[in-house]
Amino acid sequence: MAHTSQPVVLLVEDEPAQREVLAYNLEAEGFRVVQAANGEDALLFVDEDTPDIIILDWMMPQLSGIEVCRRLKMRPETRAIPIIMLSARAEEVDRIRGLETGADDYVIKPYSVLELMARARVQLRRVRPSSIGVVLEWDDIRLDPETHRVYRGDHVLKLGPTEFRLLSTFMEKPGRVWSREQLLDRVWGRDIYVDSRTVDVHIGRLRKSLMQNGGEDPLRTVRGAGYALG
Amino acid sequence: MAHTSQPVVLLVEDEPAQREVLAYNLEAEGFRVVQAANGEDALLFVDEDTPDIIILDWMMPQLSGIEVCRRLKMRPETRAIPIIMLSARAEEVDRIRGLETGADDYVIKPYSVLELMARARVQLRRVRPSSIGVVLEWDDIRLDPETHRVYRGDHVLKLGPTEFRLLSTFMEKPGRVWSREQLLDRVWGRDIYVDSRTVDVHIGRLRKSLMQNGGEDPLRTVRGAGYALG
DNA sequence: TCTCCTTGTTACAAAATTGTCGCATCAAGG
DNA sequence: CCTTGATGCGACAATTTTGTAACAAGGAGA
Repeated sequence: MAHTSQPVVLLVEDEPAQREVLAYNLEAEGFRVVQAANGEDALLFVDEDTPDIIILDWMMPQLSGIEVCRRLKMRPETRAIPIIMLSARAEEVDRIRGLETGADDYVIKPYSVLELMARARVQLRRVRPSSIGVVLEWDDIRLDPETHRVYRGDHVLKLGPTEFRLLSTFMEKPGRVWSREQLLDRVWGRDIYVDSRTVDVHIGRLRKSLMQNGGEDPLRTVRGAGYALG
Repeated sequence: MAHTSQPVVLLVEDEPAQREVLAYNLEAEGFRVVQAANGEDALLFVDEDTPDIIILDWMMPQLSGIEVCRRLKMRPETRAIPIIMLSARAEEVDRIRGLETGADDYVIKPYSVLELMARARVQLRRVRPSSIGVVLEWDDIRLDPETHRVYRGDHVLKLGPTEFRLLSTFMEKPGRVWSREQLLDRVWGRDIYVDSRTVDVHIGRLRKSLMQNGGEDPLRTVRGAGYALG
């Protein structure tokens, strides 16, 4: 899963031992894991880290998983984040209540870690197509994360690694404007110190690569703000 | 948070040390911070600076936080501003009294700065849709903060950065009259020294941009007061 | 070790944006 | 109708932002 930027999972579980196990496995699976020990932290971290998916324990002191889920599904800006609920109760009743709050999937304890990982991958696929090998397309540009290939029309484009990651980022949300800082975060990684002008240079390189067989420049410079695709 | 104009937070806290710490963190978070050391100043600054959110210490000499809150929530024009209360007392009673005065959220001292920041962000989201990518619309004008695009009817308008921030501000509260000073604060940022006439010029430029494909002038000049959308 | 490729930085040019002036117009009160 | 302060607007120079070529350093593979 080195192609594109790392997907983030928010793991909410009050029992430290269980949390550790899951975190370990999720990391091995390629996720960046943000851990929360209770519901309140969870709600805060959602805003902080904008995770791609959330794994949420049902039973927690104070703010229960079900309540956290309900609240997240009420807010428009968090509604789209897939939530996988972990529950100790197998009763159908609970199952249904859980789904009514909007959880996207359901795993009953004791669960198989492999199964949970599989379900996590399924949910991730919904929100971050490129992270699992779905071909991204925009206009006449096609990017295949699996083979690491980029096509424009019939031509195969030759991109450097950084150009590839840049383009992946743009193609995940066509039209969205990314600031230089956001791109540095996402493409270069956090806590890397590079000059923000470096982004410009790589944008230039990406542009040249995208136009190497003729064709319009698909990248848009937004003065004072950053860059966008389309 | 670079796209649109800077959100303003009014920070009311009588203890200078605490105020400084919070101000520093809020600024790091992207807020413009207006500081008040007591309740009376707070009430003045609300009218002066029209903050997006208010962080209000409970315990203050003379005019207490709770009283400030009550008064603000009584006035229709300030009722909508979210208030986060800071309290040293953890008792549920106080909590409830606080909420009854209309406070929108609550943090108990000693609080985690991160938590407070997160809560501030949550409140901000409620009042400044553009800060989270909700498309703003008014009449036939559409402004998309995420793609940084502005449409009028079918046409895509070309705006400069300042024009974009100006229009964002207007579209957040259609109809509201903004004084030149308020616009300077909000669009240019504080401690920037520019002539207040500069606003006129940019308004003019924004007008031209908005009418570049024909169409009425949606901006209204309010003589002696400022400008408004619609 | 020697290439070839990629990367980050810098310097400079080109382009867009900005703030201010000066003067024409306008609106409202007398 | 006239006065007066406020506003609109074209022009312009200064500043800021962006594009890009050049270059040196690092790394992978032969």
